[in-house]
Amino acid sequence: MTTEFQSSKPIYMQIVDRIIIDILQEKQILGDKLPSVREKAVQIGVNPNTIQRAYSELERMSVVETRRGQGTFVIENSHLLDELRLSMQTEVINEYVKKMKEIGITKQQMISELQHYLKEED
Amino acid sequence: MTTEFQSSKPIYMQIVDRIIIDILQEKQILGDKLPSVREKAVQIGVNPNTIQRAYSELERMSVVETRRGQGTFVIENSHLLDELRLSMQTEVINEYVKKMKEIGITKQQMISELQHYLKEED
Amino acid sequence: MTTEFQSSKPIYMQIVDRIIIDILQEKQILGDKLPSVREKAVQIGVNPNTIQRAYSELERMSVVETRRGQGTFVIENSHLLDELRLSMQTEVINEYVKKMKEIGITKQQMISELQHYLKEED
Amino acid sequence: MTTEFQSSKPIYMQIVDRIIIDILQEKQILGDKLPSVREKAVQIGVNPNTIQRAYSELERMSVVETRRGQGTFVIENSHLLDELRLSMQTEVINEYVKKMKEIGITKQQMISELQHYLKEED
DNA sequence: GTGGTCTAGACCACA
DNA sequence: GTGGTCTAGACCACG
Repeated sequence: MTTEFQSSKPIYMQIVDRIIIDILQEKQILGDKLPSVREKAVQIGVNPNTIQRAYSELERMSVVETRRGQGTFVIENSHLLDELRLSMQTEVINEYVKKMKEIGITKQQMISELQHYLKEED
Repeated sequence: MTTEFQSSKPIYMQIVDRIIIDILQEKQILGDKLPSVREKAVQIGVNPNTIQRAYSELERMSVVETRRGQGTFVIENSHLLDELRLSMQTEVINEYVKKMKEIGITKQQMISELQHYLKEED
Repeated sequence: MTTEFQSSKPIYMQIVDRIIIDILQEKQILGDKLPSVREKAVQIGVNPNTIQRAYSELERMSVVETRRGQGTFVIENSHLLDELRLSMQTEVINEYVKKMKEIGITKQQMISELQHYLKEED
Repeated sequence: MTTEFQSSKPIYMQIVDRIIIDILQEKQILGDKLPSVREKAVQIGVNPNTIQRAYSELERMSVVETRRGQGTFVIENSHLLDELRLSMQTEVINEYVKKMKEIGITKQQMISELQHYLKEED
């Protein structure tokens, strides 16, 4: 809600988010190979360098490991899923609270309105 | 979190959001005159047409009214604030629930984790 | 000594090393601004992107911080120097021990030969 | 640590180092025949001229001798090993001291930190 | 001006 | 084939 204009997240970070969500939803299985840099690049229509950067970031986050000449693989770590879920969850909650504050919702209401919304949804 | 790339909201809608938040935070008083299209345009460095479009949208939403030869005014309506707050709130909650679902958080947890976060914040 | 051929460290990492050494030798004062990306690029004759990457790496290592529109600054942290020195020292010792092992020098000799060399140097 | 960029040692010198290490580690026995220039070239995927140059350098260093029509042989000289070891050792110590100086480690520490490191390793 | 991101296209090492 | 690095040149947001 803060004025952002063209900003939005960098493409490579959006790709990082997308891949993490795929892992959490088990569309990307632990230990499996991600598409090659070039393949993924044509698949989603960006420059290979952008994918490269996304994969590097994922490696820095210890989500994937790269084996030279073989490819990029999701790390097989039973804790990985929980850690990823937790960090993304914190980010989402953070954003929620920030935006609600901005429009003048009290903490009490942040909870009660959410409860009400979820009840309606059923 | 949904892959959007360059997209993000159109600029004029971001300006609409910004003005609504200003009203909710009483930086824009009910009944008061908004800056002229030209003035606002230079203020935030955007084409006057973009501001014009934002003001039109605000008029369509019955948030402002334009008086020929005088300018654009925030409608003096005590219910307005509540309505605006409600619609923005719904949007924010919507987004929160969608993203939490995406990373596999249950409805129960959506509430309990939020409560936990707000408690920590104090 | 292990066969490396063209390998050698990537240029951007060599730049990182160089800057860290400059900091340790106080040629780069804590809190001071590094040359701009473009300036440094022409200075040492590489592409600005390569400098950019070096600066990013330094930021990741918490050695510098970047202030948007202002530049890249060495972090003012009294512990920084000691930490940097320690990590580089470990790297150098590591390499020393590995190479000495390779040519069949015993641990005892790794120390005594070094002592002998340093005595000669005076 | 010294800025070198693309440089690194010439390939033929790296091959020289490799062969000397093989001799020191007794993977290449004294008096034995080295692989032919052509054989070695395909073995490590390099131009035969590069191997030729490496062998010449080894001959200049009195490490091997070439017998016309027979091949290149490691010289059978009991002192050879010690001499090689010594010269490589000096090179390694040299580099160690230079780098440690560069990051501001005192001579005392160059020894004590090494001792500490070797103790840890056990 | 500053740093940050992105594209296009190249070359390298490893397998 | 794979990932990793580098150049060239462009556009953006921030101050």
